[in-house]
Amino acid sequence: MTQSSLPTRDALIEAGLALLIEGGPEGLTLRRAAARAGVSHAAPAHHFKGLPGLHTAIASRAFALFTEAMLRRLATAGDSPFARLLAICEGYLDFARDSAGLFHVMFACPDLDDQDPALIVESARAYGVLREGCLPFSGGRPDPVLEGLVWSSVHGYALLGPSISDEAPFSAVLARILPQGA
Amino acid sequence: MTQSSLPTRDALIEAGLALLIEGGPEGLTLRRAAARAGVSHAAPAHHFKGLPGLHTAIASRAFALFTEAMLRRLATAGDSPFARLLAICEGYLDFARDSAGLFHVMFACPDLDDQDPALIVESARAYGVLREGCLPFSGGRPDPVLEGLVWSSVHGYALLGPSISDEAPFSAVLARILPQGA
DNA sequence: GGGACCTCCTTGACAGTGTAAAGATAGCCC
DNA sequence: GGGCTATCTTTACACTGTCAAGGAGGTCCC
Repeated sequence: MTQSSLPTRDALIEAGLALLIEGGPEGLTLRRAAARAGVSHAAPAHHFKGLPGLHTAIASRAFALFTEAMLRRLATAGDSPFARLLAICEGYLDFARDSAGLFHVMFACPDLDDQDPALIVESARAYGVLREGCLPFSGGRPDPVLEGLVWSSVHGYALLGPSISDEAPFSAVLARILPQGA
Repeated sequence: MTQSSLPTRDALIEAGLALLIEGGPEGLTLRRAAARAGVSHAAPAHHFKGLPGLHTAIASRAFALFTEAMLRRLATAGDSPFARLLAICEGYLDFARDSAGLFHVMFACPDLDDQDPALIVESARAYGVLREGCLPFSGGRPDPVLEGLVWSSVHGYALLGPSISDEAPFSAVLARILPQGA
């Protein structure tokens, strides 16, 4: 089935997202994405700089979905700063678990163009959600070390989680960093 | 240049390691490893279950090198528990930075066989170094949550480090988790 | 001794991949 | 209409992982 009638460029990105969601990191191929978008296998070359370019464009869209996942959890969170930051992190972990293919392209793809403006914007937006969640713990002023700690922890946990989540649920890990009462 | 005269299986692993070190995650190929080991392109099939099998065997060896990197730092560390754990983490970060290709296969390769006995042993050994470094902070008794936190943090930091290390060096991050005086 | 068997490896073939070059088609501007 | 560009197709190529068939060399068993 071909994509409805998006401009080809968007259709290719959408097809790539679908392939990653359905088939994991290995599911995405230039030619498969092209076929799914209903164009020839060489069409992507005109819209992206090769496979790395497609990866980058997909990562950019994926970061937007990633941000959504965090905000979705945040919307139903309690009022305390701890509950809010925990919700953000759980959105983070939701995404890493449920969209492993996208997560892989975003963070483990060796050929991303990290100079790409759209990618920079979208990843900064995602980071911004986490930053805001951290603010209440440093009196409203940004605290890079705290942000780095939380960001590193949740990111590392997303990758290691499956093997340690029984003995160390993330809420317990986060509680070790931050005061829960606040 | 072909490998000296190791058994073919080891020669293939060694060749794979070299390719990853020289060419990063993309540098390793079944056929290239075979050529470098001085055997035909199909020889690996007899020693490993396809490319995933070679990946797994390489990851196993890489975990051993990884453990070494941590122990090397630990050997020249100070006596305090904090200095020792920090040294271990810096060995961790050394390896992630200097052997990005190996690190990628170990942690970001989607096709590893995580049931492989050798891989299980070697990765557990690496985890053990970190565990031991954490022990003094929980009165000599294992504390899974603390271990999970430290492990997650350093692992996440290894991936994000390049973009945050200016404002948040890892020593500062670790200091936020653990008492420095001890 | 001879035959069966096994391990290790090679050769050859195949479908699938990313990429590049060349050309077709259409729209637009002057 | 003439030139021009953007978009896409076709064709081709080198490279990848995997599979099937087979061969050399040793071992074991009778």
